[in-house]
Amino acid sequence: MNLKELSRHLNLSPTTVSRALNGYPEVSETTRARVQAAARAMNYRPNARARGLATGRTQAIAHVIPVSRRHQMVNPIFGDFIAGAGETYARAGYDMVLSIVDDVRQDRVYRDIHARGTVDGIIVSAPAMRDPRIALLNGLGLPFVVHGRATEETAPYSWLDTNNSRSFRRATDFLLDLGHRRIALINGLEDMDFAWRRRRGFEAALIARGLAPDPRLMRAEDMTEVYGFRSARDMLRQAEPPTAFLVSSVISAIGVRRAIHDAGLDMGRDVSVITHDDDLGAFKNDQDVPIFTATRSSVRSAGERVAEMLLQLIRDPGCGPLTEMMEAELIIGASTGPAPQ
Amino acid sequence: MNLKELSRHLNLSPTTVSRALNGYPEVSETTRARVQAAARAMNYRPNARARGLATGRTQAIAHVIPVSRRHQMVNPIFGDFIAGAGETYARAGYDMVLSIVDDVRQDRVYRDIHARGTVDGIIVSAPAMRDPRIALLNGLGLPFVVHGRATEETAPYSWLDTNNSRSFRRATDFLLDLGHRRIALINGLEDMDFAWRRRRGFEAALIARGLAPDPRLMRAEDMTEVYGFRSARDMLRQAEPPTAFLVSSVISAIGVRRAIHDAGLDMGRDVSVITHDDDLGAFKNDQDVPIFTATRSSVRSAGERVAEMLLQLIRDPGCGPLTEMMEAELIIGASTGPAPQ
DNA sequence: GTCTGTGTCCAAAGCGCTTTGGCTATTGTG
DNA sequence: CACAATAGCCAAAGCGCTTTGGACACAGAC
Repeated sequence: MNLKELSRHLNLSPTTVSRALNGYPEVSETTRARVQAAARAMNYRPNARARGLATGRTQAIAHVIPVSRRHQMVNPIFGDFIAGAGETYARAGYDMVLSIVDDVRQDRVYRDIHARGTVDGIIVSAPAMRDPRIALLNGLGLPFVVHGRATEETAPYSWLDTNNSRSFRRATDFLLDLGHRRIALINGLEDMDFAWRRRRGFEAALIARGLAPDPRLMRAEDMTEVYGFRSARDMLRQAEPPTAFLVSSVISAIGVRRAIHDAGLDMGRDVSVITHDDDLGAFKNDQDVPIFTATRSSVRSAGERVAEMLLQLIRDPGCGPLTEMMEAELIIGASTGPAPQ
Repeated sequence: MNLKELSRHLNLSPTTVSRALNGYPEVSETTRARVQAAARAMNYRPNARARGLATGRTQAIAHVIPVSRRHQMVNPIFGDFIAGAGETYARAGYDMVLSIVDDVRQDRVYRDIHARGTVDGIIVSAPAMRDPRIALLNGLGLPFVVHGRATEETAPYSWLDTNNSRSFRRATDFLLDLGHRRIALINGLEDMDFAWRRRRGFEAALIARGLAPDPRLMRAEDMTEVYGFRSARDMLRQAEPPTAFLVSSVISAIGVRRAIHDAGLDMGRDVSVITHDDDLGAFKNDQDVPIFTATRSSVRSAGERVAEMLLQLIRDPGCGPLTEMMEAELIIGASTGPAPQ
């Protein structure tokens, strides 16, 4: 069922039918009602490609999601992030097109997306500290919003980020207040901007108390469970083991907890753990007393917000770079306690 | 840069340029080379919408991924599944368009996708036992492949599935051989076909040894960590607690492990655990001695295969319903041992 | 009675591509 | 040498929609 058939069936011109359905005023309310009824009855839906060609808009958003070259892995937080964004798109009548891509060919993918004109805007995920994508997209003139920031990028761009340095500084302060002095950082890959900021917050808190960050207590890798496990296991075997861990993801924190148990220790008493908690649907940390003390910031609602920002940017391209900072909550759970003597 | 501009720049007609780029024989090899060089130099890429309109093909595949109404959660295995499929699409020059959708409006989404003509084919995820989507899609005549099966659907359709009943039967037999008699099943939602098959395999193994499945030892919910935790915690408090758990997902198995530890018990000695392992990138269970004894089947390669099947179906619509069964491996890890006396 | 407005509708162009159906040289064949 | 075949190119139609620029009828105003 296409427009021509529908209009023939109604004894109207395609023009009138199109205007009736798209809410233009040049059509009487009685015929509009007639057209709408027929469209519904015949299950008519305008062809997306044709409409896109005619209007220049595609009603679609691209998400380019990088896959770790080391682990061939898509970060599990993307599921929740995508869910939040996808829901927003669905409400607004937009499609979401996904490109899974290893970092190597990134810029080609962005150029392609632009040249082929498949979408009206792009969400950029997991920015690095110096991220060439931002300059590239600014140059292409395609609306985009970055989830996170790229510290070394000076040109203006739209972003939404959580205050990673502040939350990790607070978490570190919390551990310091409990008397911990040997605190380990199990971080994400530090070419990622968020991971770098977290380290900065961590180090700043230590330095403010006259403590020197100890490289033997800092790791930065893809945030898998085994990564958390191995890092904690190895550190707990050191001559001067840490009494607390600050972890960048619940998933790695689970590995840390396993290492603590395997070492015959008790999490929350012998060893404290604070993790960042993206509030993933599959890993809710929100029981009466949460398992983990955590800096919590829902990545799902980040997805929603970032999508809303992009849609706004598309509707009104002049509305300038939009920026938004989310603060993480510090949630006290069962995984922290005073430093053992 | 569009075709007209490019052809003007080359002093050729759009026709010739199009044919040159698309490999038609009616153009001399020298001009073809000239055209290709210019296209590359000017970074020309045919507009996807226009090409789609002209050819009737969109070079895009839809994935409709359901979100749990209970937990507002996207199953974390989708990340890996999507990664596998996405990689295959990328290689074949296809886009992937994602719809996140709660089960209620499912059929409307499929109808929309078809009517708006945004894609050449659809992947159906997480089929229920009686799943109306299959009849619907068969009716619409849009190529599709189901990841999983719908037991009660009799019409032919293309699917790829893992042998869930067999693998859970084997896992149960393995526990029975170790002397376990009170085995708990921590399953996924049993309106999902795969969960139902797993239960069948589990029960068949018990019955074959003259044991009756005990409803107090069987749960079926969204496979979160806390679900695994709570189920195991409650069961271990029962008068006759289970000595072994069979779990449908590594994520819930992590919760089960936590409950075992919290109860002061030792996993692998006091209580055994076998989990299904989708081989998720973030939860690799493949160390020297895997943490969990598991039925392993990579959901990432399932994504790859299912995408390949759909592309084949699109290339050659006559190639009939394609079906493929993957067998899960039974991996022996540290989480199982003989039943305590 | 003419003129201007206004409310309703429509014909046709155009979005950027592919594809059908020529057209013109050039080559091969008897 | 005439004719057919072929190689190489192009004009134009068409995919399904939106949108520009009227057309027409009827109303009210002078």
